[in-house]
Amino acid sequence: MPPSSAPPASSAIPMIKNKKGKGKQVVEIKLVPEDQRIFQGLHFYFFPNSDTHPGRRQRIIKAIEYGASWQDKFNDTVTHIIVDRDYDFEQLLKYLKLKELPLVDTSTIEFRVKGYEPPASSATIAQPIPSQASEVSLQLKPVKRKAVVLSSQVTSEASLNLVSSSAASLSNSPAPGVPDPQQVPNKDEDELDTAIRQAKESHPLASDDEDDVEGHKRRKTNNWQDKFQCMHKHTGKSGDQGPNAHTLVVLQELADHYDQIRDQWRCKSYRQAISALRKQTIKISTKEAAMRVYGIGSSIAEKIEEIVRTTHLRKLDFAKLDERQQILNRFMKIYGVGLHAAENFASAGYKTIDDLLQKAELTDNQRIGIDHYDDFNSRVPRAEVEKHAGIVKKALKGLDKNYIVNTMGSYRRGAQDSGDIDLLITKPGASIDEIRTTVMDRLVPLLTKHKFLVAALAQTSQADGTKWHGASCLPDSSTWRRIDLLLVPEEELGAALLYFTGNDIFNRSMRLLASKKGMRLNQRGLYKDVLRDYGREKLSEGTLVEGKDERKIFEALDVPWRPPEHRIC
DNA sequence: TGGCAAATACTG
DNA sequence: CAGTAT
DNA sequence: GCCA
Repeated sequence: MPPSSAPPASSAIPMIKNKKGKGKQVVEIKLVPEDQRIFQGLHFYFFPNSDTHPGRRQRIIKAIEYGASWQDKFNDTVTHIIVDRDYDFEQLLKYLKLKELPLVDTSTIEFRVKGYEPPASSATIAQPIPSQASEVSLQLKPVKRKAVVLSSQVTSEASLNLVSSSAASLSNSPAPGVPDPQQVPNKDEDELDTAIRQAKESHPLASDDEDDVEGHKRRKTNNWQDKFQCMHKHTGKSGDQGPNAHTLVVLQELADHYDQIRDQWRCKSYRQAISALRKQTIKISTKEAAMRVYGIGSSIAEKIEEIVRTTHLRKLDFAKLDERQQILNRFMKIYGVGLHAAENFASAGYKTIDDLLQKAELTDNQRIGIDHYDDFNSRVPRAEVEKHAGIVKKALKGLDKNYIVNTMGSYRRGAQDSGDIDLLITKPGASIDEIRTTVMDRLVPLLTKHKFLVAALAQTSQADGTKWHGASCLPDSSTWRRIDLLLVPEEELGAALLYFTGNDIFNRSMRLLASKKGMRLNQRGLYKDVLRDYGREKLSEGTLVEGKDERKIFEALDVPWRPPEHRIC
């Protein structure tokens, strides 16, 4: 059992020092609110245990902010050791002059320190240690951290996870009697108290080696907004035949790859780079030329050069051959199966959809997703979207002719086919409650009775629900289509139109722009005077600027109006 | 080095 | 609450 | 992965 709570009086938190001698004497540590201190009662020892390295320093500060104590010596109160990625287990033992660590929790291999092998006796299935740093970050999100010895491999993600992960499990305390790390200053309680007090008073964590910038940060950029995708006209053309057509195809494959392995940021970067490259009017053949394009950095620029020279990209071939990845992709295309479930299935040894059907435990929705795997993963021709929408529209008008149905998503952007059918339902002057009641209690049952709606995947059960997800099937067809009914009061129609029209990049761009202007955009409206909590980004609602009129939202954001067909980024 | 959109709402 | 979907 |  854990040694619990208070560290002995002798162990203190080492002083967090400023890197630069000048300026503020004390680093700014802001303890998070008590109920969020997920590391409360835990005692961390870092290896190396100094804050001279900026990355480690950051982690130390975060740890303290979230309630941990930073032990300046390795002692028997230490519950967790966080080892830099440049060191391995052997080096740690050697430094501590120990033969072994009485580790308890070895279950989480993602954070296992290089060179550490669990005791042979343990019946753990041998899994490869994911030591290639670049890929590791992908696997971090879903795991709960438990490991006693953590490898601080991935700095940025790690610090993020500090925030979101639940409290780490405690462990038995290692043996006492340990050498004294010489580089660590030995402070004691007075300073601990001081640090805590100062921490409570101080501002959000900031890079203290940076001067206050607020003033001159606003440079000449009178057109900083140009960097936002939503400011740019885009006519879905010029790409297929443009000068960089082939390069774009290959890059798109890479983007898809990152999408599939759920690396959202790389995926985003690739999509942005693709978008930027598509706008080029000349062929980009060299790294240098590519680098000059906003949105393309050195990494993608190199790949562009490789693609042009060899008409190929080796990385892509490699990615395509990864069997486990293939399996995960296959599973994640099932409605109701995300990364987590897919990994569980794969770990259980299932390889095919058939395996799942026969052996796996499935939720109701997942079963539907499998039964209609091909249906749900095929595109819906534009004409068919119209038929589905027409049926809903007709039925709804039959109930109340004042209802309005808008077909959203890629259909509204003019696409020739869509992934699913999004129908936005509203009625001028009606409350959301009235709309919900009509749709849920009358429309859905009616269409279900008529065998048009054939499955309910997610239906509002709460009093404030605003959507219905399911499947529909045309009378003369056997193909099920994913269909979503979105209920929106008239006051929010504009924001909803904007939101459900997309595309996603365009939306993100608009929202990012709004937030940079001190506003906030969501599916209900545009708000101003948004109060953002210090450092972290909690916010107060703000006041509504516009929600009803789509065009007015563009105006309020000072974005030139763009019809749906031009919102493809 | 940190941010990258943002929220709702379902299932289990 | 975590996971998933949108 | 890109950018500030």
